[in-house]
Amino acid sequence: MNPTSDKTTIKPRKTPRQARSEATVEAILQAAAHILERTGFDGYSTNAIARLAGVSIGSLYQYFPTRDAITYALIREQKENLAREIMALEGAQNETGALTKIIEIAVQYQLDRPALSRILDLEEARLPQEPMQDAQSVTAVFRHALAALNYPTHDVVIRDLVAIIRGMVDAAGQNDRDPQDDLTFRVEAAVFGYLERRWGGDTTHR
Amino acid sequence: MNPTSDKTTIKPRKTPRQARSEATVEAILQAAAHILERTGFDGYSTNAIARLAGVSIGSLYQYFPTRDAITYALIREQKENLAREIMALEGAQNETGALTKIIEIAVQYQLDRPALSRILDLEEARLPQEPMQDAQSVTAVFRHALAALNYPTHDVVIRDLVAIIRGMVDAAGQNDRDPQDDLTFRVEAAVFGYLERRWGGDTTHR
DNA sequence: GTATTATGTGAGTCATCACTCATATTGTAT
DNA sequence: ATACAATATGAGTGATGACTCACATAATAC
Repeated sequence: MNPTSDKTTIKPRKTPRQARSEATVEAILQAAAHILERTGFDGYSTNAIARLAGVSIGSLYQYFPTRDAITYALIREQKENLAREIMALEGAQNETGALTKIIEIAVQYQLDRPALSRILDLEEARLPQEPMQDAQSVTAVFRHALAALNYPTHDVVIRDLVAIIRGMVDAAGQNDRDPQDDLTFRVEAAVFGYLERRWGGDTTHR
Repeated sequence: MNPTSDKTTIKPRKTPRQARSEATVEAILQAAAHILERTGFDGYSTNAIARLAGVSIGSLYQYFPTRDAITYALIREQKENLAREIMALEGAQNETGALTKIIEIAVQYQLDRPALSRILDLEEARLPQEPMQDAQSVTAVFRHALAALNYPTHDVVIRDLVAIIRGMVDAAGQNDRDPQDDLTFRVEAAVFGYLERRWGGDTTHR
């Protein structure tokens, strides 16, 4: 009679892992990314995701309590990947510092799967902010890079820079007539231009 | 028997205007904007729009063949308003030229109804591009302003600037901790920083 | 007046979709 | 081998919501 040892224990959807379950979760995430990338928000239904993943809807709901949970997972994955790649290149420091690296990697990441990155950015903007502690990590990376160049590290500055990079990169990803080979250069112009114009340009010019 | 003079001629939804119909259309658009602004995409249903507008769904579908058509109309309206406001201030030219005006007005526009502008930008990004000839007008305004400052007027430059402005302004509108009083200044830094860094800063410095 | 057209109505249709649950299969412990 | 838990299944449920259509009312024509 007690809730845990009921005859047929109804598993409230959790995220346990044991063996093939990881493969299932992975398949679901990949399928979801694929649908979002190809057809956008149309057809982005839990049933379609499960079908493409080769998994039953039941299984899907064992690991994701909500369709939005899948989207959130994709967004988190994207952020973590980006942060990880940036961290990995901490060693290679040149004169313009880590900020250049961040821009390069962000642009590269975007060019890899433009449609997917873009729509995930859109979804992130549309969905209610989840209390993401990993969003901190992106901020931290920026703060570190700015400090290395003797620039202020206010939240406002960081938000501005993120907004600039995202805006430009998403816009370029959408437009196929965009000469993406110099996208890195253009984003750098905006970012460093913004910084120099506000706090003097003697750091980078020399 | 011929299709046009059938007994009860089924009006394929058009957009005619005659007297009160304009009021109806206006009410629908206002209601739609209101819902988008307040509750976002949730509750943004044709039935809800009609109810709030004080109009029957039938009437709604007389003037808008699709729910997306309403959204498109709102987007177009927003763009037209912005373009019109900018045009209106053509006379007042100072040293930094029309570009400053554009930024000021864009920021002001955003601060007026932040949630609405933002969600319309999001919708525009999500919906398939409609063949808008008025989108040209925005481009034209930018081209003119850039030419006045002896900067290049490539499409790529314009797209970059639009992306920068939109990105920053939408981000600021979302975050209520943003000190929006200096938003104009920050956007100017990014825009002019970008331009100066790419094509020399002797135009504005003097 | 009356005919004709524009405009308005809203109950009803039909499809989609997120999510459930009773049951089956597979792994693992002992 | 047998028990127990983890994982998988998919037909079914309920709600939502875009859109239709047969009809009512208001304006305009003549």
